[in-house]
Amino acid sequence: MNLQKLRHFVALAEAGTFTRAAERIHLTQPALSRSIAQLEAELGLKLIDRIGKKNEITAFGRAVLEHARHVVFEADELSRVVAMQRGGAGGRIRVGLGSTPSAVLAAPLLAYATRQQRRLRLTLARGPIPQQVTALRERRLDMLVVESSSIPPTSDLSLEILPPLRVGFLARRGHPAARRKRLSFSDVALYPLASTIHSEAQTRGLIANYGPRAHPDESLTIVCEDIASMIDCVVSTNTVYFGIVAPAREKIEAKLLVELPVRPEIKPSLFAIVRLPGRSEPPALSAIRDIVYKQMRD
Amino acid sequence: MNLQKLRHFVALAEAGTFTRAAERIHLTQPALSRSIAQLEAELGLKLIDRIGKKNEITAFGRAVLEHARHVVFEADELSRVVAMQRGGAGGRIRVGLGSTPSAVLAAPLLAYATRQQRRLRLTLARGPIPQQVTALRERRLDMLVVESSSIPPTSDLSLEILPPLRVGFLARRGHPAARRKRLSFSDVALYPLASTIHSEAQTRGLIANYGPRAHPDESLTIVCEDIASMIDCVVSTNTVYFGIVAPAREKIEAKLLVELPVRPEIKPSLFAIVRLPGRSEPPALSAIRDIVYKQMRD
DNA sequence: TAAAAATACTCCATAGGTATTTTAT
DNA sequence: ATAAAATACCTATGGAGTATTTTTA
Repeated sequence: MNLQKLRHFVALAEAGTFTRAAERIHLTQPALSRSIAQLEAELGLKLIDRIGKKNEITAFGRAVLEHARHVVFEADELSRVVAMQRGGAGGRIRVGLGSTPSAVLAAPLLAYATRQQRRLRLTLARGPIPQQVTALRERRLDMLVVESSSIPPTSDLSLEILPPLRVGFLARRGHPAARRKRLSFSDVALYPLASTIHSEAQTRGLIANYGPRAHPDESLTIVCEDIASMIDCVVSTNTVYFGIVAPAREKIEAKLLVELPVRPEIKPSLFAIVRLPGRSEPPALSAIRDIVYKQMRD
Repeated sequence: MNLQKLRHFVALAEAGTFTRAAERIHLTQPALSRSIAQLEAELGLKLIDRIGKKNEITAFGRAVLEHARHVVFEADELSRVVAMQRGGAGGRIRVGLGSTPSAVLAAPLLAYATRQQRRLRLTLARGPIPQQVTALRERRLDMLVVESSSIPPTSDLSLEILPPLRVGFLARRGHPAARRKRLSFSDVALYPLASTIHSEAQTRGLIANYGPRAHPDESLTIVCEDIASMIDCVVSTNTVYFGIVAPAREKIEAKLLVELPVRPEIKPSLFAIVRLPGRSEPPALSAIRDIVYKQMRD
């Protein structure tokens, strides 16, 4: 008994005659005849009564048919899922996000998953990077998008470094601080400062650049996960945004926001897609990667 | 993709290593290796990541595994049902019963079906024989048990004639009519007469034997479907039972009932299992037949 | 170095095709 | 006489075995 023979039997039951069924499933009549005969031999009972030219399914045949349909259905389901996953749609993927990536990616990723109409099941995880790395190692996550500096370089993790993202200060067009050609941190610190939560590495970089007064706990007036909202706020108030400029790309192009020439400049941030090495990619990852690259560029 | 390969993959996922899985499913390791490699090639994606000595199922593999289990389960279900039906247990059978067969068989058949614990689904049909024959022809019934004379002999029906059943008059031990060595119909007609509904053929036979006074509409005091109850009644009263003696076999052997020597004797009744010719037997029919033969004998 | 998986090769059973015969209308 | 199914015969392929090599812990 195999899938083929069950399919043959289902086709025969639906077509009524061997000849027509054989046509439909692109088989010759003798081949189908033998296939059914073999199935009957294997199962030990007649499936079809050959009454002259008419075929009539037996009581036993009906019972077998019912179950054969189930088997064939499940096999077709499998094929469907395989096709979908091979096409990149569908599947299940669990993504861990660092603070900034979460601010940039969460909304577009969720929007994408929603557009996939339940075929794709997406889990987004937030939290301390070490915990996320542990989750990745324990296969509770499939991939992370985090600052590459937060991953210990000695580790057994594969990093796919994303293009560097510029970091800067943004203010509304016509902001008082925007008049000057060169600013220091103290100059912008006169205004409310908005940013996402910072990692320790980021905090250290900030202090190295601008001194202890730049420590986020001291300097930030607004700390928000949702960069889009924060940028909206910056557009309509004197608040200055500090962070990667990528999420504000559109508003800068629309001249609603300008970058403040604060010196010294902050080095660009490097983010990475982190995965366990050697593991083959979940099919859904290619679509996820597209979104990551599209969102995380200047 | 076929059932074998899906089974192989399920086994591999459960065993963890190729070598162990191969052992469990009685296959050599190279055979399993190739089988999985072929499955991966057919599906177009890796199912297992070979990380050194460790194997790790991929995200895609997990999706496939879930569905593969469904397919295998349904295939096993099919095998289970086939085995059951081949063993005669289980299945569905629809039986039409004539009046007397119904009186004799309904209870034992239902009891048998009940003992089979929902594996066997039994439908019993009653009603006019021509309607039952129509139902049989239209495949709404699988078999009938009826008086053979009620089936037109010219028909395209196959009759399996059952052993003839003696027809007679029964009374309780010590019944006043039981003292005489020979009785006429008028002698027993002095007492309440109990019988099942009679077919036209039976009625004609009755009148031919004993005259117009024997017409059931006139002569019968008790007409009842339930022969067992009727016989109970005959044991404890002066009522005389008229009909096939088979259902009273035990009570006759226990000397609770005696047969009255009414002359002329009624010819034995012939019953038959009626089926459409050329159709193979529903597996459950063998058990049904056993019960029919066991109940319908003197 | 040992254990696990992959590869090379050989063999046979199975499934499919074509040509033909049998059977029932 | 015709149409449907079964049978005979041939071929190609898939799947299994044994022997061996490759890989990694």
